[in-house]
Amino acid sequence: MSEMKPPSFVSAQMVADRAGVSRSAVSRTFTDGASVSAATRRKVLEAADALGYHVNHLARGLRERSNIVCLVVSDMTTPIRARMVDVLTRKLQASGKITMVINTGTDTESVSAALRQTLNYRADATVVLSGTPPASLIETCLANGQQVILINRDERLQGSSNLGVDNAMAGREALYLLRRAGCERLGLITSNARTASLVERETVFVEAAAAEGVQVVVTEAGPTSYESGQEAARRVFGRSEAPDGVFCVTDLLALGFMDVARQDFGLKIPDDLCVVGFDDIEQAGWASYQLTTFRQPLNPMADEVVDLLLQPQRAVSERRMIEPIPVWRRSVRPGKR
Amino acid sequence: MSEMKPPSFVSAQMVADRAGVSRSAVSRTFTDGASVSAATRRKVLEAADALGYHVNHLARGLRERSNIVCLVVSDMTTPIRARMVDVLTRKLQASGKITMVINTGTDTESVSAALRQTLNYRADATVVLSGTPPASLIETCLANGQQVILINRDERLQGSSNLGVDNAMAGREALYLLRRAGCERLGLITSNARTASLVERETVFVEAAAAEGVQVVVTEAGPTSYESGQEAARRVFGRSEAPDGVFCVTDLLALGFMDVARQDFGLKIPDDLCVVGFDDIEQAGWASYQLTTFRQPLNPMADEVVDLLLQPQRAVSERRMIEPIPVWRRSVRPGKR
DNA sequence: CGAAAAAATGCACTTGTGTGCAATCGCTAT
DNA sequence: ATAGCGATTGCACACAAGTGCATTTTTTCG
Repeated sequence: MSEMKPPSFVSAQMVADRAGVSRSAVSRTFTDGASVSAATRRKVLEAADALGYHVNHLARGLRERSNIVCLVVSDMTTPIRARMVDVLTRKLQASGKITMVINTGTDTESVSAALRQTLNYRADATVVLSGTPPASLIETCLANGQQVILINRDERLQGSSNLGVDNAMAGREALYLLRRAGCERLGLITSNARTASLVERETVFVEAAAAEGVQVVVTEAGPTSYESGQEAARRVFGRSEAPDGVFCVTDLLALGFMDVARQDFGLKIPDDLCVVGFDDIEQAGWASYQLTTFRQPLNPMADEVVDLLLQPQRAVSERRMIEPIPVWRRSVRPGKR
Repeated sequence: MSEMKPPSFVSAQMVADRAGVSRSAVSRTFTDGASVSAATRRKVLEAADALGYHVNHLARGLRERSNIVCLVVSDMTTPIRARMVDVLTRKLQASGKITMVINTGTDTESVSAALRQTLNYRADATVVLSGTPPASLIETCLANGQQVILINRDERLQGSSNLGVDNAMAGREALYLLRRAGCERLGLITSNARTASLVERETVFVEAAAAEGVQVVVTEAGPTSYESGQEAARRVFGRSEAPDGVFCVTDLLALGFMDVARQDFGLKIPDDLCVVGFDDIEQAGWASYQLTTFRQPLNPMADEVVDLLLQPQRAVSERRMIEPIPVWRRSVRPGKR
């Protein structure tokens, strides 16, 4: 009867025993810059290979930095969020960090729970992509020596690093594009999420229009989604005075809006209606939409995050603003002025 | 001059000191079912709260299970992948696990590196969503007592659990739908990824057609993407004999294909051309597409994964197959027979 | 060849936790 | 009052690593 040894992780001690050296030697073999003779190193590596040894990063993280970064995110299926997570995980990985994803609802409670997990796993840093963490918890993170990086959220908490795109610029530029296309009756489509970013795009657009003496009809639909864009379009074109130019604070809203405008109300884009979005998700470039929008420069943003992580001293209360990049497609008439 | 104490994590010892009890008492307070008097528990909780203490799960993971699950995934921006990651992270979290995401290229080398990370962090389990890990490494994972769950990949490695949708069923059903719609000249659009899943959908479709005496023109474009779908359409309709019914092995391919078919070749869907996809990504339901497709039942799949994790003994070499759900929309004519 | 310098090695301690075991505490029943 | 008993509590060890320091071992150079 063959006795089954329960499989389990192999430790440095086992490797040491097999190689006939001390455990220190094993540790040193896997530590850069430590002093080991070529002969021992070879013996150790051989034994490690034979046993299938892998350094336990958890134990390593007990003494020094854990190299774990927590990514707090909600609404991961949204194309823009998915891309952010993709880019961030790749870049973090490339710089030797490992990413723990914490998927939260947007409610404060679930974000709090997430942040606590972050602390439980001794993450070196927490990157918040969405959801609004309570200030007190952020302070706890900071007090524990954790770095906190908030992306596209405007709560400016003492000690955290903030990073975001220039929403004001997009709001102004969107107005400029629509006015240059000759739009007279402007609309703005937003969601009920009321994120700082969304609100800023909205208010800047509306105020810039007011400065030119143009009124903007603001329509607020449900959550930030394709369906909300559809619903907004139904409401907007059900009214008497329909707009001939709209700024949707998000591409998803814009795409839903366009589909209903064209299919249910027979409008031609950009002839009867000009549309500007924000984010530049893949679908915005699809042949059916060709949406003019603003690209969130994800790669530079991720680079910035990695940079902040590698130079923690730079990070304190810094606020970096990145310019979104206008992407001209065909949902806005080329300017006539 | 106020002296700055370098912020760092607070340990159980500090809490013990402040509460005037032993460190064991602190540990027991945070361990279910351990014996602590109400009085001590209160003192400990008070001190813990005041200091901002959080149990170090890394250290806890030294002794027992780490509760870490590694998710190996590539191509995370693909809508279907993004949804999978979303659903999985949420369900894992709900069952007390924490997810480490490892974002790989599809090349063997980067997948190997990813798997090794998995071992470094003592993950209880590894879930592979995409990318093909070499068998030897999987064996290493298993030898270390790790659970390995492969989703939608057909390498059947001894000791790993496999989980996937029934591709054959989709292939047969797709043919049935197109034939019922009266399509005579069939096409199949696939990518150069040659994943087991994609290949199976393809071969079953082609063989089922052959059994009915119908020839299928297979077109293989680049990677599995919208753009490849476009390219495929240009090639297909550039030829003399154009199909009137196609099965695209992926929704993304289907959407690109539809856009070019309609806009560049003026085809009406479903009048001139019927299209069937696979995955049921959100965009398939958008008004511009209304694609008939097969839904990957992500929630049941994720439930199954969690189930396997919670009952490891069940997991050995099990292969669970889940039925995709046909979603009838408007890209296929309703049957006339 | 021998002394000094350099390199390699091992011991023991550190990190933060959970837990077996023995000692102690508090309470009840005789 | 005291034995008996169960509920607490603390000590010490285990887990898997890295590292300062002292101790070999090896190399170098006179």
